[in-house]
Amino acid sequence: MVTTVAARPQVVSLRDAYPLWAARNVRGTCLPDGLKSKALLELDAAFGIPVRVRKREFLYRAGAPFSALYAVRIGTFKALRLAEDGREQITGYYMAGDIVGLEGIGEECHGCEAIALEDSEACPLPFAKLDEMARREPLLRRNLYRLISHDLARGQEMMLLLGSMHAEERLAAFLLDLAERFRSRGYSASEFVLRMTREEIASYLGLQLETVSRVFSRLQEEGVIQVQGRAVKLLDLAALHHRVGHER
Amino acid sequence: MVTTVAARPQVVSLRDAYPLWAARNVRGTCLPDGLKSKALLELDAAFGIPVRVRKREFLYRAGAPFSALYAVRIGTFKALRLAEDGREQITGYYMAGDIVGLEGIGEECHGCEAIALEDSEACPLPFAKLDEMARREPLLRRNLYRLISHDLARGQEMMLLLGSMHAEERLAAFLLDLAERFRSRGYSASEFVLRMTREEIASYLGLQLETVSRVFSRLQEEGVIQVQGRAVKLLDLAALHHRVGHER
DNA sequence: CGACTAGTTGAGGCCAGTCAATGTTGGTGG
DNA sequence: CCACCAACATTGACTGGCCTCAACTAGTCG
Repeated sequence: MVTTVAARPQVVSLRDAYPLWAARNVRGTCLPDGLKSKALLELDAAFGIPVRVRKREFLYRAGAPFSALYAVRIGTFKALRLAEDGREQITGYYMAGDIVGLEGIGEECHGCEAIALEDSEACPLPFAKLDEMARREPLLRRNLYRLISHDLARGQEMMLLLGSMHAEERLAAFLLDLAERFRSRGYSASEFVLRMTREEIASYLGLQLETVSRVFSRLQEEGVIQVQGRAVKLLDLAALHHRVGHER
Repeated sequence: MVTTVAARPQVVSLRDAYPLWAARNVRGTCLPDGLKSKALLELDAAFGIPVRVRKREFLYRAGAPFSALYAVRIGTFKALRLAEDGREQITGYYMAGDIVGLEGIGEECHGCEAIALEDSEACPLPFAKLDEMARREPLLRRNLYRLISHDLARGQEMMLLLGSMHAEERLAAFLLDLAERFRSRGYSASEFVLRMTREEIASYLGLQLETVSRVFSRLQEEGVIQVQGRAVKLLDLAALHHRVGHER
């Protein structure tokens, strides 16, 4: 369930919604990239009051009517896709600055659900408003397209990973992806704390949690990484890259 | 390589580009859906001269500059994603009426490549033109969003399939998806000819070609389907659905 | 006809899943 | 503050589904 924050006095500012948005320019997937200050302010104003979502609670549920995207402000979310038989697959992992909910544009309702991995906050961005602004502002429209194609490409990358990689390769790719995302946000790329449990990592990578645990241990034995629960240190990036790129 | 058809005298008509577009309304993912005749004609005119692509040739290659989407007119295409090490994964399968290339919008170049599975034709739709028209015509914009979210959702469905289904479930899901797509185009849903080789099906489903072959044989032994090379007859839809929905 | 591609089937091995036991961490309440 | 419990994580033993290698058949095309 979405838990709305008790009405806040301050206006939501863009910097609040995108705590590190400048850093994200690197990846080129950020809505405000390159906008003139007028459009920037307008986009800023379009964001709704931030929504606080506690750990394990829903930002939105599958099948809930779609009306807005969400910009992650604080914390992390996972996107979950459900099968009729109750099976589920984590299809996305979002951290501060990411946009959640794109799979709903053009649909009546959300196709998957978003759940907070820790106490988090996200700013709703009513899609009707974004659409209208994008209609008038070519650069914003272009950024929206970027966002979309980035998500599409990510889906294809995951298909490649799930369809053709071994457990060790999958985990190495996962760690390198995380490293890159932390790096682009200005955090350490080689030392970070996982927000997902082993089970969630396993679901994301199409494995069992025991396998994830075993591969972590093996990579540690081999001196490639150092793991202590959720604290991870990447010791040998070259070795990790090597594991992703080459089938044995 | 893209092989351009010797200039055709006739104007490309929408009906040509979308041979069965009316039927596709069912799925609600068709660009011209619901457009007034004026916008319809304009969209019609935006399509370029159809491109003929022979079996095994490229409609576009990975890394080629992105400028247009393609509406499949005749035949079928597969979308292929490449890893640095040469591994590849089929990420999409497109038949007449489908739109190929969405992963390129907002990017400089295509993220994957499209290859014809048989002698085929596709109509280029310059994205700049589509974008400009969508800017002016809300309904077209909405249809574009639909197209996109449909692709995003399909990606997530594939992640679910690749991440959590067994070989038999994957193949059953694949056959049911094909059946639905043939049905929505007015063809028989229970009897059709595959355009993909066993190897291509295997790549799409994250399996080995021998496994695909074996599962086909097993499903035939069990009386669920009938296979003769690429000719497939679905005998027991309920059994197929049952196999997808329930982990054993 | 030979060369080639596509598909089927068998034998065997291995990676990852499954089941189970144990250790560790973190939050909660007495 | 510590005891307790639940959630999370690790590790071992075993199993089995899928991969790998290989042989063979059928169909196609120059």
